[in-house]
Amino acid sequence: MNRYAEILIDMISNAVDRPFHYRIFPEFSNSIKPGMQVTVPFGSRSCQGYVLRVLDHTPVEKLRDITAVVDPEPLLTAEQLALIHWLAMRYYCRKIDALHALLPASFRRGGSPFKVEVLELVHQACEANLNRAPVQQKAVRLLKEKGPLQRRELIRLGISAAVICSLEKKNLIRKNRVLSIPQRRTTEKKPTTPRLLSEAQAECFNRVCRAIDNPQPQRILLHGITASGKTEIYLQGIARCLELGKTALILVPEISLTPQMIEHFEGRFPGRVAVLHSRIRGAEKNRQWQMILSGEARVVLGARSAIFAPLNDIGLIVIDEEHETTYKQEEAPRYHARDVAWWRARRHRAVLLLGSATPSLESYYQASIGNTQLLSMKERVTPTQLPPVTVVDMRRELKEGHRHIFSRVLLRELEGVLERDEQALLFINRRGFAGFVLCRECGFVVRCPSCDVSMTLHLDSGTMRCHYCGHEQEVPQTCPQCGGHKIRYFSAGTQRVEEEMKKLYPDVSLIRMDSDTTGSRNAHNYFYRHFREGKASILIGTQMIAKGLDFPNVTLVGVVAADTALNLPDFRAPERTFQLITQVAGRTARGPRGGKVIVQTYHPSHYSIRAAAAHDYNAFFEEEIEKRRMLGYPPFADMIRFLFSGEEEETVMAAAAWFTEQLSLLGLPGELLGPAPASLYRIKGFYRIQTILRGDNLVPYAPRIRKIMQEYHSRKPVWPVRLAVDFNPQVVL
DNA sequence: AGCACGCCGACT
DNA sequence: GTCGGCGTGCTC
Repeated sequence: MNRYAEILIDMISNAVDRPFHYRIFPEFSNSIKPGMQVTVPFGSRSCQGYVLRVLDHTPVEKLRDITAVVDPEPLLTAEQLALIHWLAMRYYCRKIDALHALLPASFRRGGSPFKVEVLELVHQACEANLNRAPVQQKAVRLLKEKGPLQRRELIRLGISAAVICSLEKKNLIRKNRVLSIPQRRTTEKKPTTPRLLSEAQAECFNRVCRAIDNPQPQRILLHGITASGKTEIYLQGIARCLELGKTALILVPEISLTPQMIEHFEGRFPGRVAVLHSRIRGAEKNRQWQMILSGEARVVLGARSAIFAPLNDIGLIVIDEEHETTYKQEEAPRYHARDVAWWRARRHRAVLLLGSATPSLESYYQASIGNTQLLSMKERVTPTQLPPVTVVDMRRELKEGHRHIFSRVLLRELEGVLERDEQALLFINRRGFAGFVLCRECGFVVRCPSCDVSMTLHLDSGTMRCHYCGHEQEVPQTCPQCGGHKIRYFSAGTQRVEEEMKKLYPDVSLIRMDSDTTGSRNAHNYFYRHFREGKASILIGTQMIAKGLDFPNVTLVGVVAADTALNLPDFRAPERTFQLITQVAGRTARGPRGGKVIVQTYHPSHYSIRAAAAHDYNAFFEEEIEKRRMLGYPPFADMIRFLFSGEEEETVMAAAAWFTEQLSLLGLPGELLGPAPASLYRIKGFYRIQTILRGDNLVPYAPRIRKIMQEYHSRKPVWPVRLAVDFNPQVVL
């Protein structure tokens, strides 16, 4: 009986994002298995493909044969195949994009890079038949004695390539791919000893252990303030997994994956840790994969994409700083590592441990309704206090005649720091370019009446628009709240702060760190060291200085304009603001001299700022979750963003309108917002228009939505307009 | 994505 | 007469 294979073609194109069917040669019929990489004829040429399923019947008439099997071992495991399917469905991406995300390129080119091609004897081969070819005879004898050999080994033994060739032609020897035995690096390093746990740590650790011992999928949220010793709990949890013969996967944000951090994990589990992140490529990446596949590495430490590490029998998955946006991939497949982690945890009956000082609303909400176990640590391990936070009301500064971007309190504190020869960090949120309009007298910002995101100023029309629903209105001449006339765009960047600082203190050495000044990683490291060694007194920077850096001599942190984060036209703006202030506050008071935090804002009474200043996560959560519930934002609904972009404004709009119309005909449970101009309306000459679908449970509608996408792509020649679909986007700009 | 097929302008 | 421009459409 003939058998057939459903093949995923390795070609990035919407047109081939569907299975193709091939006939399996009867000789192969039992050896072809799902997950194998094969060569198939496709149109006029041949290309690589992956076996998704093996079928007994063919659904199509027109069939061709599989040309060759790249490797007799399946390249993809059953778990990986299932994950590819899940990723494509959930995140509305092509299956091939999902596959590319979970396999390094080197594995796709000619199978596993750990396999070598050897020449082996065909069973019947016998040197006796080669009386008139002594060298061929010798080759056969060598292979008989030594087993399969690589081509170059045979050549070294005095067998020329021509001889090998004729043996191949006579079908006496054949090529085969076998696993080359990796030489294990003998690491006789002694593991570092686990630290003694504090009472709070021990209690959390016991709960984590209990979960690991119970082979059920479980989620735990470890809510621990900065420097409360979460890492030690991860390390001891991993040790527990290893004792049980299981493996562990640890995800950290790319930025915290420093050599020190890697050493910390390798030190505790010498020779057992594989490290994966975007900067590890080529041969090094292959080595790390080899360690995982061979079972030598039972612990994987890495950034977002390490969630796909091919570990077996996972007992624990840790996501450190789980609220970080870097866990969301911004190109296809637009997955969130936290969701993939939960998918894998369910499959492996493993524990998913999420750690953060400022948990995402989604995760904390899951804990609040009992779907996730909540563990809290409210004390720092070292006897240092969280720094006091002073909120400065910039409206009052203005009223009292002080117009400078630095408030009087901040200036006074800065002087103190300089006198005492200490260090200060000045933080500026760079993503403040979305052009919101603010009243400098009362802090009022125009927001959309139905979406509650700040309205974005459009210079072309001179009006303000909501980029979620498209609501448009005039820029008010006077402030609708206080009647004041000082209503204007708000902007402040790192350069501006640097200039002002230089004017005030021309002799003080300062460093500016943002994506402009730290083009290379070396520059980043250089500035970091420079500042740490005390060669500059003030460090001015963006996001990148908010995270993880440890400067013991920093006794002052200034948030120059908290409002840039707060007024981003994104429903997560308050959450980001709370996280940001908490994170930057964590950069000080790490030494014996303590530290202070100063937050400048036009919204001193905003709940996210007040709660951050009081180090009160719960107060923030209660307020924010209520707002999300009222407005129907995540975690109470899913959102799907359909972003259309192209060079011609009208065609982009026409495409978006057509698509939105099709969606509206589905009778979806939820609302369709838009089409509306994205808040970043033009990027590199491309107009961007989006439609947002927001609804309670959209997952069952995925097949119908995908169908519309397919139809869209088949009509695409009419509109040269790109469509990017993002399920639960983290930032909507 | 590639690549063939196809139908109109300037060349040995 | 044909060589080649790149619009359109298909690949089990």
